[in-house]
Amino acid sequence: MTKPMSGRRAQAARNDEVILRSAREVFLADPSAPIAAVAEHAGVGISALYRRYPSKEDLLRKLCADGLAQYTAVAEAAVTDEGDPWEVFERFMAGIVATRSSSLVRHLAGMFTPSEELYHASAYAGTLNDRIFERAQQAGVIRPDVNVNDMALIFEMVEAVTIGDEARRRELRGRYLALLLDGIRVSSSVLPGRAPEDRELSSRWDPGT
Amino acid sequence: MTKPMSGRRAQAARNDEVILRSAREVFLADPSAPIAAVAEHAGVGISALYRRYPSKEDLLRKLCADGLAQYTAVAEAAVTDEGDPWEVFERFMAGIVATRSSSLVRHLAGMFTPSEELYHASAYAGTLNDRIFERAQQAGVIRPDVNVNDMALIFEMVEAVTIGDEARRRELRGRYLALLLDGIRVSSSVLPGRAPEDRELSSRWDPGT
DNA sequence: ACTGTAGCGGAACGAAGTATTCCGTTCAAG
DNA sequence: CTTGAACGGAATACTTCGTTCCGCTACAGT
Repeated sequence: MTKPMSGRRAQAARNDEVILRSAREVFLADPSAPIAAVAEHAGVGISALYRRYPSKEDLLRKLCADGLAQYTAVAEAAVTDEGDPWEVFERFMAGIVATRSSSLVRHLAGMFTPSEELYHASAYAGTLNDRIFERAQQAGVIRPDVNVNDMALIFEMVEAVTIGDEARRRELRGRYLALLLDGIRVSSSVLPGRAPEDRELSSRWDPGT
Repeated sequence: MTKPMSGRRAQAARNDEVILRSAREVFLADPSAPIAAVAEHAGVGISALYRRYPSKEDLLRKLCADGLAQYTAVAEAAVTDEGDPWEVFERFMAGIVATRSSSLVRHLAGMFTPSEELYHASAYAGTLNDRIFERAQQAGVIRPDVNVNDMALIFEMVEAVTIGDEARRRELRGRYLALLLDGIRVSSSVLPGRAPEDRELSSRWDPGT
């Protein structure tokens, strides 16, 4: 797009981005997609990928780390925000759903041997979650029988909406997030079942597929 | 279970059931599971499967048809039930989630060339859906800005809860169905986005993976 | 201008997985 | 006994994928 587009170096730098964006999109659509699909989507050859990442696993790790960073960025903004407790919470939830970072991380986790960094990043994101949720619940804008860990499952449910093209999905995810958030405010009933425990959520990072 | 369990014939008849149950369980856990996984889960050889079904596709078709029948049975019970509108609706939703028939049908649809019967069974289930939903909404126990087709997506979301073993999942699915149902009663907000259309839902039966 | 090489496209390779077939075995029924 | 329905599971014939390899091109540094 810009002037300094000529030159092999510039082309390569641009490919860095294209490849990462493509990988994100492809693996978001199908976490077990072949690496060739990423190359095709990016409009480059396979070797362009292998020049940058020693293996598929490394690419996935990078993608997962980026997703976690994105999640953290949205969460930090919510922690900082001192506006109306409900609105901050709502914005946070909508933000995470919009970035799809939760989906990316969850689907990719467990597909590679987790690095130390990722483990810490994940723990940090957890503390941010706690603070955001705590503030909202203390303020009384969230029913008392939901738990921080319910948030993860709510993301999981909203992300399970896979109908139509990407634009339509965004629209529908917004719709059902709103529905869930309405359910999260009222206290017309008492939720059955124990909320998810930390251990249950963290087991996502285990070896399995 | 019964006395006449000896004899090759009886053994075979029992296998019919074991195989079908196993197939249901295995494909529910992983719709793209290999046929060998079903045989292993059932504790039989592969030829025991091929003796009954000419191909994997036939088995999937049968499974899908059974799932639809199960769905229809629950729905018919709800249509017949003239009790409290909200309770009938609630029982219906919980019933579908408990049988997992919606999940089975949705994951299996599109993995085989659909037969005429299935098409009709599906259409019939749709009309039952309409009647159940209509009654609840007419009675005013469901907010006016939700649509029949939202039900399908609600099932989809609840079924996306995949944590822990089967018992734990049942528990959590009940929890989140309750949360969604709480959201479906109140009218504290107006849901954003258009509700799903018929066409969007029926495209599940298309060729794709 | 010249040339070494970074960067790349894509065919080739080998390992893994899978639907289906095939063959030898078993055992109850006649 | 004998026979064949029912079966276990190895063998077959593909397909799919991650990764490597082999040339080719065009820029960077001289």
